[in-house]
Amino acid sequence: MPEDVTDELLVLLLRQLTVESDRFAEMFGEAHGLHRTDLNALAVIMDAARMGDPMSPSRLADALHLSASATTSVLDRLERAGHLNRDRSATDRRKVELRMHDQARRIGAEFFLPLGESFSAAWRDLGEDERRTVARFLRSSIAATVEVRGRLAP
Amino acid sequence: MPEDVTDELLVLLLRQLTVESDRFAEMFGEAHGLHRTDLNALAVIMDAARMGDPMSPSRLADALHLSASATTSVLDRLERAGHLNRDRSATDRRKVELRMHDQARRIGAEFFLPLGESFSAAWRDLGEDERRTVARFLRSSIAATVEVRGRLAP
DNA sequence: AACGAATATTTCGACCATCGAAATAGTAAA
DNA sequence: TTTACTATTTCGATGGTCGAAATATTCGTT
Repeated sequence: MPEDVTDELLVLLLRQLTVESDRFAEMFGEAHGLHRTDLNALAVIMDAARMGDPMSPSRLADALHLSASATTSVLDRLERAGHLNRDRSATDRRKVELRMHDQARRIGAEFFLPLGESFSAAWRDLGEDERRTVARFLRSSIAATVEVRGRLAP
Repeated sequence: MPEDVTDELLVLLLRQLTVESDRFAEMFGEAHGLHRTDLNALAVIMDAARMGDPMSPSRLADALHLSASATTSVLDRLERAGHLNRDRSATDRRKVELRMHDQARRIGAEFFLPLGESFSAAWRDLGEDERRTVARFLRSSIAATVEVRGRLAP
């Protein structure tokens, strides 16, 4: 008799997944002397760098939902630890461009590569149709979360 | 031509989902004057109460990865806000049993019900086989996360 | 050019969540 | 009853975050 997958079960599994990935990030940060906020900041800065436009402190503050002053603290910590440097923009000297050091990139890789490999192994036996189903599930769940949040916001 | 769902896409979608649900929890907590930790504590206490065995501060500390003293602070906040009370156990008076007030239960419902309904609507058009596929995906992803964390731990 | 408004970032002072160590209260075992 | 152990709280310190003010730079208008 095949398993009956209720909505409640899916919600439970989603919650477990977020709890576990939260815990992973927590442990990783602890191992590298980085707070949750610092990890998030590194991720955002790294993503932006990959896109080719370097982050500025204020855009980072927006992305992290942090005040400007708290963002300065985050950047102080990361700079002091040697993970990035601040360059004033050549075109607009009010702005600061954030550049990651290779060391931080290595840390990011050390964070994501093992997780990515583990995921790939876990998903190895998913067929193409199944992957499309999962993608549809994830996208609709993201949209549902955004929608509920929008209702909360006034 | 059907979409090609790569591992990278799935990782990206997972990350977006955790970011969005994080943000939802953040906004909800803000609206109710509760920190992230308080929300997590309420969820743990509520889950335990549903199972029939009331939480104690030390088990809560374990569940939240918080020091004993920080847990005391959390409980002080929640008690001061009228969300729970502390009863010393009748059998072992060193222990404290945490009981939620209906008010907190209402807040929990206010948190989870709209999200649950939104999810149900989003998943309405998933067939039984597809739901089983999704459940398999989620379970294997959880296991993969736990596995990577385990490698980091020792 | 030059002045005032606007923008980007940092500094400052305060608040409070969290921590580790010590204190308090209770139980168990000898 | 004395000693060791467990559960929780209190205390002092650290540090992340905030809002407001300070600093530096650019833009728009005249």
